[in-house]
Amino acid sequence: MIEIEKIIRDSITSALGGLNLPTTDFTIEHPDDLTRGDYATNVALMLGKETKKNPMEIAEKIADKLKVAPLESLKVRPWLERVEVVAPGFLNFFLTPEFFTSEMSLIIAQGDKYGEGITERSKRVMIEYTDPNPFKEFHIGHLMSNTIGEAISRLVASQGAEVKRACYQGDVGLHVAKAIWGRLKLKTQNAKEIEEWGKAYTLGSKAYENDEATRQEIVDFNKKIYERSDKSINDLYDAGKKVSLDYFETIYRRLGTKFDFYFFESESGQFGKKLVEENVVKVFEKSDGAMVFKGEKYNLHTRVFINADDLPTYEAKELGLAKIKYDRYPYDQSIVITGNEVKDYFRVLLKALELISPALAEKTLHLTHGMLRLPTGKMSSRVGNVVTAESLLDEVKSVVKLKIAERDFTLGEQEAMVEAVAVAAIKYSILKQAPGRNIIFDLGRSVSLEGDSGPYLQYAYVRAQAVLAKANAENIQVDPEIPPAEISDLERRLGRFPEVVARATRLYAPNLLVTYLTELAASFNTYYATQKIVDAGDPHAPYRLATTLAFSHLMKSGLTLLAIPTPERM
RNA sequence: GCUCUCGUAGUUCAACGGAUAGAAUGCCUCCCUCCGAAGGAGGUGAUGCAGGUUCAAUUCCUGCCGAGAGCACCA
Repeated sequence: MIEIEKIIRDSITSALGGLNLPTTDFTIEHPDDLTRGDYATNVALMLGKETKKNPMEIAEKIADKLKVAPLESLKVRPWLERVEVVAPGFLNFFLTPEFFTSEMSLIIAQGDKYGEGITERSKRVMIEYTDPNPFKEFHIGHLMSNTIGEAISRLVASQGAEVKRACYQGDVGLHVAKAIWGRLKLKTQNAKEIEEWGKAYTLGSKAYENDEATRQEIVDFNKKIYERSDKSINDLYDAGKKVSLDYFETIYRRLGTKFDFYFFESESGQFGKKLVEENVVKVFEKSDGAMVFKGEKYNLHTRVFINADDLPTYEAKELGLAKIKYDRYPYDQSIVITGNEVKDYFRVLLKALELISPALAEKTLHLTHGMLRLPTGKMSSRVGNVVTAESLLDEVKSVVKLKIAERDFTLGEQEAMVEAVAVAAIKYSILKQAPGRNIIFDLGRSVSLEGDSGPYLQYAYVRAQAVLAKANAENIQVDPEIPPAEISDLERRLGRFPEVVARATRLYAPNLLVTYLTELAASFNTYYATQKIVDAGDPHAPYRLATTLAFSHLMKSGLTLLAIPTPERM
């Protein structure tokens, strides 16, 4: 379908020449409202502005010109049904049933390859996201980062890039000392190890804030952790880190992420500190005993890179990380996905990096997503009011189970399906929003199983599978060759998939794909409700089955790009 | 105080400067003898305020009001 756009554009350009009109910038787009055709262009409106003539008249002239030579010579005519001129001067293009037949054959032939692009071909891209800290909970904020990061990774890969996934984790620092201190004080109960560490962190944090003597004790712990000078602390540290990391892996498996690289602050800190020290005078300067970068001259603010205790801050660590990443995997582009709370700080950091290593800074792109907020305000593991990813998943799963209590599933089938539906519901609620915006997270309200939702998409897919299975049982063939006179919204939408995927990738906006898939599913549900698809006596049945098969391919591809599972039954 | 986001139906979200501002949910009607009702059809209802640029503004610019985030040794 992308070629059609190019042909239309070329035809219009050549028509303009024939009409002695100036060339101009104009857009060709798919109207959201399908009654406005398959393509629409504002070329006449743009020209009306330039030539000070009536856009309607210009549109008529272009339409007349297009009806004769140019499109004919480009062999588009069999695919172009008609061109309409509509006030205030739009040109709307409608494609023929033959076009949809050919597009559907292509979808069926290409299967899950349909929609792959070449805009990122042979680019090496490292994408960092999720970034949970060992010794702390994996909460719904991490879930958000992971969901968005995984979808973007898959989108970028779909356009031909080689994508490496990276996860950066804070395995040293005060939060670790607090957790270890808390763990020593905590009376162990029968809870799972990972939950014990969560409690330990909250205990340590509170004690740190409320008690001066304890604070000193925890600071000492922190020093010992850095130096690895205390055997019992080391043992606890090593055990706790392993518990955390193993636990995170179980979540990544459920969410469909497989990281290629893991980076830790314990390594980036050392490296970053060295980098800062090498660039004193040129980039950094001493101020109040700390090593800072004065951002003011670049319209930014000043940030501390090495503190007065001679320890690297997050800024220095991140600087080191950029270098470490490139050493491990020489990328063309490095994308870092984080919450938007660190946006300003990242601008400072990138400026500092630019002064040290312009090449690396140029390859680095910082994308931010909004924050997941509770109705009660900010979530904080310090206070202990965090919602963990696992508890959310469990909660949603229990709602799903209630819904299907009546259905006939074996226990194993049911567990896998319930998990898939729960993951879909949660991911959809995150991905449907434009990136960068906050989500007020209200359990039970934001995660929906009906209407605009993950399960809605899965359900449409499952229905399509049931139809195809039935046709198979009745021995009816799939064949797009005999289309009916009227083309439905479903077919009109199918061919837009590659363009939507390309645009969602270019703008790093998975929500565009979510919106498209939702509309596609709605079109299929209407299609399904208004006619019988499998009908042995009907000559159009093979065509309708082809439409159904094409739909099912696209829904599966689309959901897979979003890292949302597609159960065959539900 | 300064900087950056963001104000759209009761609620949660869309809208690449364009056409009648789309969905979902809620509430009100209908639709299972028919491939799965987690569904379909219809109704209800919105661009914070005031200016400006444009043939055309939710979108761009200015001011005001309101919400959130960041602003030196946490990450």
